[in-house]
Amino acid sequence: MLDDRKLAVLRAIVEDYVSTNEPVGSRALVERHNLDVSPATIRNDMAVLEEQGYIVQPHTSAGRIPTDKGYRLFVDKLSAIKPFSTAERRAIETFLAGAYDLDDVVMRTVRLLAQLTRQVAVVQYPSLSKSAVRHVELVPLVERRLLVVLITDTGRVEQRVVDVPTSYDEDSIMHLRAVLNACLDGRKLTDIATIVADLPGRVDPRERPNAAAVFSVILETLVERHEEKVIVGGASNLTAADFSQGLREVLEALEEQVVLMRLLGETEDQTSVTVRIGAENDVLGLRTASVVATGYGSADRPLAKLGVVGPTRMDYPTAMGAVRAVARYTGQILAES
Amino acid sequence: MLDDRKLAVLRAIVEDYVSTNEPVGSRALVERHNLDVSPATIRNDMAVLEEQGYIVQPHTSAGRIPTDKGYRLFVDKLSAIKPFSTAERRAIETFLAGAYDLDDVVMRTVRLLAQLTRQVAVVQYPSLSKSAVRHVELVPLVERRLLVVLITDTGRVEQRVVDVPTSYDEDSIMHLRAVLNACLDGRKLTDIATIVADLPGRVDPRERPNAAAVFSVILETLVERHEEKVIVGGASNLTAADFSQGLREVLEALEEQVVLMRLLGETEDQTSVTVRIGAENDVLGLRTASVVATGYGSADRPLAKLGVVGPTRMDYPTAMGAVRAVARYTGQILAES
DNA sequence: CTTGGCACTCGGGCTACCCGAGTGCCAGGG
DNA sequence: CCCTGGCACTCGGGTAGCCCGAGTGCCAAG
Repeated sequence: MLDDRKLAVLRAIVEDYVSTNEPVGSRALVERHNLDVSPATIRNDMAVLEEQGYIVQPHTSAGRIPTDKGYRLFVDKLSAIKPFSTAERRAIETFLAGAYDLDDVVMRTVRLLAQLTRQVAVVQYPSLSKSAVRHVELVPLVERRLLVVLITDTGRVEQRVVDVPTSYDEDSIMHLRAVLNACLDGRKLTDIATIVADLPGRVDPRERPNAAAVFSVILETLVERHEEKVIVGGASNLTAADFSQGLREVLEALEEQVVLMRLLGETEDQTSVTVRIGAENDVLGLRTASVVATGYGSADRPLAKLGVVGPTRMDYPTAMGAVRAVARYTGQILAES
Repeated sequence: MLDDRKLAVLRAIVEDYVSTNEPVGSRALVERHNLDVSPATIRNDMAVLEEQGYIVQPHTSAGRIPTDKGYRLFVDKLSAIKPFSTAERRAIETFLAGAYDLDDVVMRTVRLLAQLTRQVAVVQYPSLSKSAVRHVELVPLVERRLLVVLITDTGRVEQRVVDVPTSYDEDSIMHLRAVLNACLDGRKLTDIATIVADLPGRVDPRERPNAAAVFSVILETLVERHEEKVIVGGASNLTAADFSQGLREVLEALEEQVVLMRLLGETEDQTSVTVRIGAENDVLGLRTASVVATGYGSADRPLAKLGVVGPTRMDYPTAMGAVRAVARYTGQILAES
C-alpha cells in the first residue's frame, strides 16, 4: 500500500524537517534529494501519505511535517542507527575512563550523552536490585543508634541510620556485623529478603531485638525502597529545540524522579535501543517529546537504563547511535571496577 | 541627598514592578500607594532617582523600572526580611522532618526552597572540610584493591577505590583499619593532613607501602578534593520569569557545578542572608539574575550554603525570608542526626 | 517646594495589503 | 495506469500606515 517511492518521500520529509525545522514542500523535496520525478508526482504521494496519517500540513498552504506515526515508521523501517566512527568511540572511551568514582562515572555519562546528542540526557544509577552485596558495615553513632552502611559490587554505597530498641556494646556489634557479612556477602539484593528471614536464628537471643531492627532496616532500605536515582543533564539544550507546547511542562516533567523512572522503565528490552515518540510515552507534558533509551551493563548483568529526551523532531539515527555507544562504554567501565 | 519621599518612591517602584512586571508610571504610583502628592511631584522625584542611576525608563514614553543599583538600595535600606508565620514554619519543619537520609534532607530542602520562592533553588551538600570523621572502613575488593569508605558525623559517606602496591591479608587490613580509626576518629577533616603525616610511624614497616597508598588516597579525596556537591531544583520556575537575556545562558550556568559553587561561595557571612544583584555576581550569563544565599548549620559548626537564583526582578523580602527559614531548619535537622 | 496644565514622544496594537510558497486538480502523454 | 505540466486557489507572514494612550518634561503660578 505504500510503494518504495512513497517511503522514500516520507524518509526525505523526516530528514529535511529534522534538519531545517520547516515544513517541507514538494519542490524542495525533488531538489534536495534526487528523486527523478516531478513535484506533481510527489504531491500525489504526499496526499496519500497524509491520508494515511504519516504527515500533516500545519497550514493549508504550507509544506508537510511528519506526525508521530510518520516518525514511528521512519524509525522502524526507514533508518538505521548511525554508527560512530572509531575516533568518536575513542573519544567517548577516554572521556569516561577518566572517572574515579561511581558518581563521577554517572556524571560524565550524562554530560557526554547530552553533548553528543545536543538533547537532554537522563541516566539512571545502577540498580540495587540487580547488584550483589559486597560488604555490610555497622557503625555505632550515639546510644541506641547505628549507622548501617551497605556496599555493593557496583561500588555503590547505601547508608541508613537505625534506632535500635536496646543499648548495645562493641562485642554485640562485632558479632552482628560478622553474621551479616557471612550471610550476605556476594548475594544479590533480590535474594536477600529470603535470607534475612531466617537470620534471627543465628544470633544470641539477647541480641534479637537489635538484630531485628537492623534486619528490617536493611530490608526496607534495599529491597522495598530500591531507590534508583536518576540524574539529568543538558537541560539548556531544551531552549534550542523550541517545543510547541510549553517548555515549562517539559522542565517540570524532568524534575520528577518518578516520571523519569517511568520513562526509562518502559524500555522493556535491555540491550536494544528503544524509541518512544510523542504521545507514546503517556506522560502528560511530554506529548511533543521523544525518548531514546536503552539499558546498560553486560547482558548477563543489566545495571540500569539511560537515554535522551528531546522534541519529536529529533535526529533519531544519531541519537540512537549515541545512546547505544555511551551505554556500551559506560557498562564496560562499570564492569571493570 | 535623597529625602524620605524619594526613598518611598523608589520602594514603591520596586514593589510595583516586582509584582506587575511592567514599568511603573507616576500616576499609578500615587494611586496604589497613598503618597499625598500629585503625579507631577512624583515625576520630579523620579527624574532625580533616574539621574542618580536608581531607575531607568526602558522607552522614552514608558514608566520606570529599577536598576541593579536601585534594587541594591531597596534591599539594603528599604525592605525588611519577611518573617514567616508560625503556620508556615511548622509546615517547613514537618516537611523536612520526614527525611530519613542525608540525600533526602538535601532533596527536600531544595524542593521546599524552590516551592516557597518560586525560583530556582540551589543547595550545597554539607561540606567535608567542616565535618569530623566518625569512622573509616577498609573493604577488600579484589587482589591489591581496597575500597576506602569514610563516614563523617554529618552522616555523609565518601568512598574511593585504591590500588595498593603489594598484596595484603586480612590481618594487615584489620590492623590498618584499627590504626586509622584510632587516629582519625572525631577529628576534623581539616586537621587530618597533619595527622596523616606522622601516621606511617605507627604501622609495621612491611605494611608501609600499602598504608602509604591508603593514606595518600584519603588525603587526596578528602582534603584536596573536598568535593562539595551542589544540587539544583525548580528549574521550571525559570520559564515564568522571562529573562531579558537568553534563558539558555541561565540554564547553562546552572549546570556548571563550578559556577554554582562560586555563586554560593561568595556569600561571605555564614549566618546572615546575602544578596547579589545582577552584575554583582560576576558570572557571565547571570547578568540579569540575582542570588539570595546564606549558610546553614549551627553558628559554631557551619556546614554549607544554600540559596535561590532568580531574575533581578525578584521579591527579595520573601525570598530572603524563605532562604533564612529553610536554612535554619535544615541546619537544625542535620544537627540532630 | 508643590501643583495643574500642556505639548511632545513613542511603543504597541490594529487594519489593510501583497507576495510567494505550496497545494489540489485536471487534462494530456508515455 | 502512472507521470507530468499547467493553472487556479489558499493562506501565513511580512510590511506599511495609522491611531491611541500612557507617560514624560517643562513651565508658570500658587
